[in-house]
Amino acid sequence: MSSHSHNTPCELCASRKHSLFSDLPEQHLCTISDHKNLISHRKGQILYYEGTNPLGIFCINSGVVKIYKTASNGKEQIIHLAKKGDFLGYAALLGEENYTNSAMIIEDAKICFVPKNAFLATLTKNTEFFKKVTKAISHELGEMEAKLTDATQKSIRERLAFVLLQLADSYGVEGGGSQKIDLILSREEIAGIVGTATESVIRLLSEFKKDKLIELDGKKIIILDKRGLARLSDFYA
Amino acid sequence: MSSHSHNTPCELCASRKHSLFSDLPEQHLCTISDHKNLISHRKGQILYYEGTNPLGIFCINSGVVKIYKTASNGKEQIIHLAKKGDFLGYAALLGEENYTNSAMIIEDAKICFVPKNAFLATLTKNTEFFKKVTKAISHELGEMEAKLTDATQKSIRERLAFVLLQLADSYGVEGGGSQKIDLILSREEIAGIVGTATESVIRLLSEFKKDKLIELDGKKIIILDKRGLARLSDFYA
DNA sequence: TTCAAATTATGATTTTTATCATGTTTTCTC
DNA sequence: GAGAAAACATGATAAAAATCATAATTTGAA
Repeated sequence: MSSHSHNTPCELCASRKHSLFSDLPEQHLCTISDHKNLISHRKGQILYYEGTNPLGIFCINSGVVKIYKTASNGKEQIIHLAKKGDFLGYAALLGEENYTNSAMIIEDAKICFVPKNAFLATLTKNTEFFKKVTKAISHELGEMEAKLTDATQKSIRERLAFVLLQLADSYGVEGGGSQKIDLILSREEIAGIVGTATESVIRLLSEFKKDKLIELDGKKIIILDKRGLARLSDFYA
Repeated sequence: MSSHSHNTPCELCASRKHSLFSDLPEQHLCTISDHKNLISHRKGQILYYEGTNPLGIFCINSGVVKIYKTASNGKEQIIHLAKKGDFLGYAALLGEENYTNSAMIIEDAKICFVPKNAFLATLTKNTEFFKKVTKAISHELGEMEAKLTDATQKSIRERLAFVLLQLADSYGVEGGGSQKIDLILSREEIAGIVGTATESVIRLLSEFKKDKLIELDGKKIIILDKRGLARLSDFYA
């Protein structure tokens, strides 16, 4: 925790451009930068646990983090996958409550930790920034409403097709007319995103493969027929 | 829209005590009060539709409002039931996007409308108030995560039992050792809260009744065995 | 490199839930 | 207060999805 280990100042951070810090004035950015701490995390490590007290926020510099809740049956519901430029934990901080979810690294990551006080002080001093953060939370709320509605009103097949399209949007890399989802997820994790049993995901992926909608390249999924998946994902086919 | 029709000033409003306006200093409360407009609504009326542009926020003085999303299959997913003291529409305003849900009156209501500018101006001038609003949104986000997890990982029976307990908490009136849910909801609306088919709700309510967990008084539900419902609502019975 | 453990895969079965059908009751409107 | 419409109820059936079982494959650690 040496004060020399802060590494790259926020001013020079490449992932900042896509983050909530993108247009924070230099003076405030310095406050953040002076207090932050960059930490490297390996796949499988826990960033924080549901029910614990948030001490600051996390800003992802690289890597991927799954945000999930553990249900009473022991299964994980993945709320969200966070990547470069995303902030974590600010809702718990601003809600003044313990974490409502847990966060685990699923692709090796470098993540800055900004202590509570530095973050809150910046919010208070800069209303524009505060508005931006609140805007982000509000947007997330709308997305959760949509997820809930999908969860109760759509079939597993529809939801899986939709999840694949979303993953392609966020993690897709182009190649030969198709798009590869450049992220390693276990079938169990995909099930956690969709909200279903692992076997159901395995079965449906096999079906999608047979129907030439997708193809598998090791653990990675290649989207062959985006339009087909889109049709499958919606009731109005 | 006469400027004399604002009715009770916020300073004297009884439902304010339980709302986000509860400890707003008088000067700011006056700004709100001067611009608000109290409107009476009858059951069935729409307050706003998903996809439209928010022009202000709503503050419920009395009555009950259902906040819902219409799924692509035409069914309603009820996100939340709002009552006295609750605010509506601030997430869309702060998210700077159109409404992500619709709002319909389900019990005759008196609702104040506060125009966008008056509300935003107050937020900007009063950081404490801004923090309070943000805290509320953050809390809602955590609740939505829990709802999503329940929706994907619990059975309809468990969810219905849980919904009944929640309704009893919010709308319950004591009487003879039991608690009556003092709110008229159609079976279809209960299905919309739980996220299931209407027939499933009807069947399960019959079952609960047979098992002496509940009793019906016209359209209203009486909770006979809270502990029994709690046991049913959880996997760890 | 080998072996154990974890993950993926697939089939069989059961459970859950939705849908369809039909009848009854309640509510609303004229 | 009669008639129509909506809501409620229940049975039968079908569809969807979970669970259980077992095997193949992959992965990781010694």
